[in-house]
Amino acid sequence: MNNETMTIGQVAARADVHLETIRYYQRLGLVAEPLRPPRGIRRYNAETVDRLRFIRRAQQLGFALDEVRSLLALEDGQSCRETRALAEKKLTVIEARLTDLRRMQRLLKSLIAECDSGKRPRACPIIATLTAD
Amino acid sequence: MNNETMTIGQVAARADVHLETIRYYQRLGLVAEPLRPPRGIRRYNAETVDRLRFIRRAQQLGFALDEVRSLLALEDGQSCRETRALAEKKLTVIEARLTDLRRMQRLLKSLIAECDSGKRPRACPIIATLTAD
DNA sequence: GTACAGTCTGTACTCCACTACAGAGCCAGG
DNA sequence: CCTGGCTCTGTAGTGGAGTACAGACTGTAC
Repeated sequence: MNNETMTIGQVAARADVHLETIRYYQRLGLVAEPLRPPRGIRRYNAETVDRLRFIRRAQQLGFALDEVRSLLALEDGQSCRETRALAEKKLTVIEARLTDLRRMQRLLKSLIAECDSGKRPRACPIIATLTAD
Repeated sequence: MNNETMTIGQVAARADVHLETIRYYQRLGLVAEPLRPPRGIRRYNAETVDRLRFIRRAQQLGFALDEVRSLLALEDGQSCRETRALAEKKLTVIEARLTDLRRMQRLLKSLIAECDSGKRPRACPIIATLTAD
């Protein structure tokens, strides 16, 4: 099941993405489209599956397909300098997100504790805290 | 500029959201629509601005408007029991997201370090690592 | 050697989160 | 009191990310 042996349907099943989504990504240039043998069907290899899984994961982390494209360029790219810069930019975004999420986490925890102690005053201060620039 | 004194345009400017977006959120019930005085225009208070800022932040963290709605319900909620349950659910979601983001962070950091060490073998191990279930 | 499941190409539709008007009404400044 | 910039209501359009489907072709299993 390795060297250019899978059909698109098999790839879809293995990567657990919709078949049409693969074609969509091909149109966007996120996934390569193997050559179609004259009057035949295209065959795919395991790397395609990996790539699809990567895309899904990156998306779950909040990256748009456009950003995923540049993340994939890290793998495909030649220039280490560019790659590094890109990675650093993404890292900054991720760290900001982490900070926000941690604050949210703290807040929810204290809200729950407050509930448990039975002395919840009125409303949780969630908005006030999160809106503080 | 406080007690029900701002017009929708002023709110939009202060919260730095598009005016039409506010109306959109009103339609979705994320933001309350103050009563319109007979043949007059609606007036808003500072809480609306906070609420809008909160929504934006939550969105940046990857919450869909639907989820934001339930986060806001924490603020609005009456029943401590319900609020607690909701808070706990959100906490779980947030912690899962934190885990994912931390992994991405680790990954990008090591990628950057690898770049810096100048001994980047060929391609960065990002795909390999991220696809490993 | 044919039936039928899967592929190919292309177009169209869906859902979400806005964003843009049109055409009316309101209202503060001059 | 009138003008110009808001606001209001309603409807339509945009962009991102898919998803569906029609109609033709392929290919393997019987």
